[in-house]
Amino acid sequence: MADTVEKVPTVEASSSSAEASSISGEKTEPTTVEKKKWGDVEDDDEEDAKNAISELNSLSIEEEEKRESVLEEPEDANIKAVTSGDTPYTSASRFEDLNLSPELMKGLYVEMKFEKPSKIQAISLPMIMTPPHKHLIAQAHNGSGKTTCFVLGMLSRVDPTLREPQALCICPTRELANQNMEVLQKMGKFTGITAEVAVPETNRGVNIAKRAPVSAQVVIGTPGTLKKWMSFKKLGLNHLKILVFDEADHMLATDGFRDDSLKIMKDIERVNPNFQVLLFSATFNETVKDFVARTVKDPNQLFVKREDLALDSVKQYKVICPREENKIEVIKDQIMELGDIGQTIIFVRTKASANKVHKALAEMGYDVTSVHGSMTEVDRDKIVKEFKDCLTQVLIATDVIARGFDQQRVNLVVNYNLPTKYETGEPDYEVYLHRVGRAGRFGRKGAVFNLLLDGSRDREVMEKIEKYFGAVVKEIKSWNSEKEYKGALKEAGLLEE
DNA sequence: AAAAAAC
Repeated sequence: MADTVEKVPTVEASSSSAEASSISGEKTEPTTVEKKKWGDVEDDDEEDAKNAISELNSLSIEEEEKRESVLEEPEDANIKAVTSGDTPYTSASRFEDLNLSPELMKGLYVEMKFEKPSKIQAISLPMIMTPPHKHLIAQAHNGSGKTTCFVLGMLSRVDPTLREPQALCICPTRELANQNMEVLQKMGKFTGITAEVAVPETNRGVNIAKRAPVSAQVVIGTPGTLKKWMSFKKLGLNHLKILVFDEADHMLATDGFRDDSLKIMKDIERVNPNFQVLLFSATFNETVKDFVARTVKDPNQLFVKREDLALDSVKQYKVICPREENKIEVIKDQIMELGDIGQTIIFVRTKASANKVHKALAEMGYDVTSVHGSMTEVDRDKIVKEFKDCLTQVLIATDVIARGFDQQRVNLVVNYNLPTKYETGEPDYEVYLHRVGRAGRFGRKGAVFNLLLDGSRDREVMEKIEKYFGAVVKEIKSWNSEKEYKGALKEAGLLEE
């Protein structure tokens, strides 16, 4: 449990209201109640939240103007910031504002080809990098550049002359660990900083007990392997300064990786009480949010209102299919025959469905691939790489890649099954949002087709999702009308008029 | 049940 981590109940600690200040400049009322509810939609003052971003102390009028000229910014990036303690933070409108090493700057401009920080980057990076390096809970839209925040955060805090692990990043899947490592390698190309991935099977055949201790300065991995390395004393914790949880809500959810995550945090804290924790995700439901806020002491917090979370650039549709078999027909006749509208991910609920849909489409002669957790690591890596290299156009997947998977050419997401909670059959709102977020990376256009089965709970589930996010999900009235699908894709901006 | 991973 959170016993050692949680030395001081965070809610109280961070809200000793004399200290608590908001960089959004809004009224800092007695915060005990308010802070506990950060992001709690019902209680938010609409106007405050709307204006929060423009009131950020350094996001003044000139920043407003810039925002308009930058297409990749989600228009409604209403990120609300609450700082703890009295450290003033100035939002970084340029990477130059961050005192980065020349090597790191070169990585950003030359390798990453970035021009300026995105909204979440502008706000979070100063919080991450400024002493006393407070913990950070950061929520931001899918595809808005969270990875850059924590990768840059890790790189900027590593001492390149010290050959010891100094930064650790924990991810829910091997795919995400690999992806984050690629970003880190690219961004850190000129820094000489070393990094290693900790996922199963990478060191096959090597006896863990016999391998040398990790000397890499940044380690990115999945919980099991990290725990294993730690228990074999192969991952030194003495010099760890920063611990990052990617998809943090999932990493700290009871039905996620909570126990593993807490154990790792505890182990690090034992040898190094002053390490910094960064928690990043696009979603934090109320339950997780409460827990997370109690888990790290005195954090800075960034959050987005639920209604502002759906991506405006991605249009959502639903189709009622009379029979299960019709779903395959829809994919075949309406999607596979479209020609070049970019890449597509088809999400299914189970591994068995993934295999079934894959087989059905393959038998009709379509070139599709699929990925799920029962495949060998080698196959998983291969399928994902092919898709990322654009060698394949249509990928059928379980929720293994629902979160974080970043492939900018994905324009179309198909929910073959809606995401629901196993125990209750209730919608899994977070997973829905993450799936949708696989399209529309960095403000690109995209479309989602939700395939509902007539006579099932799907309609109800869909309605609840729409209501939860305040999202518009238009219905394709006749499931087999080519005209309607084309109309939808034109509306979404994926097809020419 | 998806997923990670380990004994």
